[in-house]
Amino acid sequence: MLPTLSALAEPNRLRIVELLREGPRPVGEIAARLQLRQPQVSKHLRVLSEAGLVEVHPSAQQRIYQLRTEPFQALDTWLESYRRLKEDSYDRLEEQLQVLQAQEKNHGHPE
Amino acid sequence: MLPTLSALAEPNRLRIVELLREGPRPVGEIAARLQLRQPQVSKHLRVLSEAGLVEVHPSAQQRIYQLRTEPFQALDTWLESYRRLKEDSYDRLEEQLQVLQAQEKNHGHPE
DNA sequence: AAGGAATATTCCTGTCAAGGAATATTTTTG
DNA sequence: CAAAAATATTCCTTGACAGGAATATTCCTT
Repeated sequence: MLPTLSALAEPNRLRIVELLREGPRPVGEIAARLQLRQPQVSKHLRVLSEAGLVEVHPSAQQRIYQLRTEPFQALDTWLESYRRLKEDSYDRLEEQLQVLQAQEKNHGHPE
Repeated sequence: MLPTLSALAEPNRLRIVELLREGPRPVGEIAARLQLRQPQVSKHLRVLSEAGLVEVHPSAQQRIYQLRTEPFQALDTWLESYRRLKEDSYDRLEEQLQVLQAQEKNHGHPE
């Protein structure tokens, strides 16, 4: 999960990903659309590629970059664990407070 | 989206979030469980708090940190746009190649 | 083979953020 | 009120990383 999050946690990289949501694009077009210099776009695409977020399809001299789906599915799966939070978060807070009170009286008295 | 991603894109912060998934926890316990020094934990919690990922509930001298649900829901919503990718990504690649071929012959001949 | 188009790589520099250590702050308890 | 517990803040140093500029690489065309 960390590699995915790290790759996305950079402003221009996130912009690139959101642009690629529209469909595959060659480097030059990404640079033009986002007002970025070509070398920086290549560098960002390298990072995204190493994180598995995009894949390349060479076509003549251009390289067409495309989003991969797996990392996003993985993110989605990861989020599962957090969907439950909504319901019982306040219950847990009180429950936790009880536990803490209990432990307080148990200092140095294991079991 | 960026603030959330940035906050999560740090190893120890991600660990803290995953720990808090179990329920609200005071700073000291987080530090103990994750083998981190208390000041660093406080700093990370500050970042998480400013990103809206956690909220604090003071209880005596301790401060109990709890995950907030909204950022995760927002992430979920954001992911929506990427769920569609699966289906037609290869269609789009070919479609895109056509477009590119077309544009190539149109250099300097708008519409 | 030469030139050009599209992209990648390298080197350099500046910035930012995380960790360490020490200290400040807040709240409880005796 | 003093001391202790729990947490927050400050200052410092160091490493990573993004952008700029220049250059290398790859592939097509003629």
